[in-house]
Amino acid sequence: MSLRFALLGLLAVEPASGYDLKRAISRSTYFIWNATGPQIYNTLHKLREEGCITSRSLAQDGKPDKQIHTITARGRARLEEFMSEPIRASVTRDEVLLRIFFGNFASKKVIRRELGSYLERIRRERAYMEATEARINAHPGSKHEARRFQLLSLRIKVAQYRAMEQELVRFLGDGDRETRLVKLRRHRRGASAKNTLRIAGSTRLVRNRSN
Amino acid sequence: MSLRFALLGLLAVEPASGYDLKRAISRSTYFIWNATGPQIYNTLHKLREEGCITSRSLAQDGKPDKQIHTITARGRARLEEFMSEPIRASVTRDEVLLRIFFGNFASKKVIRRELGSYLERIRRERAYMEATEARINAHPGSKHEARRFQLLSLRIKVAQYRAMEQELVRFLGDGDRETRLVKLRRHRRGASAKNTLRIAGSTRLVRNRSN
DNA sequence: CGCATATAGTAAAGTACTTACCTATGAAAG
DNA sequence: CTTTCATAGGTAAGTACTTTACTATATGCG
Repeated sequence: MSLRFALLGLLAVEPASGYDLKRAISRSTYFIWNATGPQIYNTLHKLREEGCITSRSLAQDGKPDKQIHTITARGRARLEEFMSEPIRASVTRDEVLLRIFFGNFASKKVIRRELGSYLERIRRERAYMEATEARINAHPGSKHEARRFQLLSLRIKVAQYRAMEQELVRFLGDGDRETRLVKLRRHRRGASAKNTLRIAGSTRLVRNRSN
Repeated sequence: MSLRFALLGLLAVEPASGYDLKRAISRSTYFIWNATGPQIYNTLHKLREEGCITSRSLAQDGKPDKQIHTITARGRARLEEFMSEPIRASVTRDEVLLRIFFGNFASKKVIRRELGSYLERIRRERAYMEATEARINAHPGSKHEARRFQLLSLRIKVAQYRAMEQELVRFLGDGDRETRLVKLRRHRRGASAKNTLRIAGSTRLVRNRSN
């Protein structure tokens, strides 16, 4: 549903082709909303049918023709309408957390390897995003409202990555060369009990919630 | 795709009906992977066709019959196979961040109101999750591997919420009674420049990335 | 008594997303 | 000098997921 609005938001800045939008997304909103080519083209077709954008063909030499899409007044209205709606409970669908949640179904070796390489990946990603943030901040003239919000979303994502990294490092017991943290060895009190996770049982991991 | 594995993961603990699974998900994995009724039933049908689960009817008195689904050896193999695959670049699809990214298309009042109420929501959610975590930790006998991983995913989500809260509080200028943080007022050097965000232009927010 | 809620689902329709493929150009690699 | 890669611009088909609505029975609430 929201890809519509990501596209409208980008088109509200300037007209673009489907391909331009694809690149724009992989450059600017990739950490928020990713979309593949077909999805973008499909959504553009729908937006056109709904009268939110208009399209005109532009012949190019050496390249295929492209369709330039321009946002209409109706499209702008839809965008503002979307932005004024209350924020829905975000659809939680996190494959990484799912893998962790069911981590006991993989061998210890495999899960350490997978979480380790995931940690490396988000560390690189975060470093890159932080460099971007620094670059934008060092760059004066960023007083545009648009940029302020873009920076905020970037900062939030960075903070979330950092939080995840900390938890992963703690879990993996700092088997890494970069952080050199003090290894926490907690004395485990070796108690035993019979309360395990029961799917529909009494020891709930979290509360019962309607819907 | 991963709902299959969430269901298999839950069924690997104990057999359950579709309804049980729905409740289990809204109790235990709701912060990771949510699913609606029809989706669960559909996926169960597919899993049965694939031979990953078997189902038998169980008559109950006072209630409708239910179908108890049990994971098969094949299902367990599929689950372990899934768990051994490399973690894919997680599909980023965050409506909240999208709303923030395009925040300039809403009025200041609206965005402050929406972010404020979102902040309240995740604060409550986090408090609840932390209470759950404390309850589980206070509860010895949690030496089960399964529970360790469940706790880890819970902790990661909590840490991510906390990170987001901090950024939101900072952005909203601490108009809240709970945290009483020192208001950071940064002296802005009032420079001007003409480099704005151009969608396909040279001042990229982030790098160009394949795919 | 009537209504809400919990139980245990099915049906149908639509939206969102993925995988695989196609055409064509131009530049670099061998 | 031709195969391969990267860029440009897209389509077709299929899978995954959501929404809405519907069918039943039983239990508790006021």
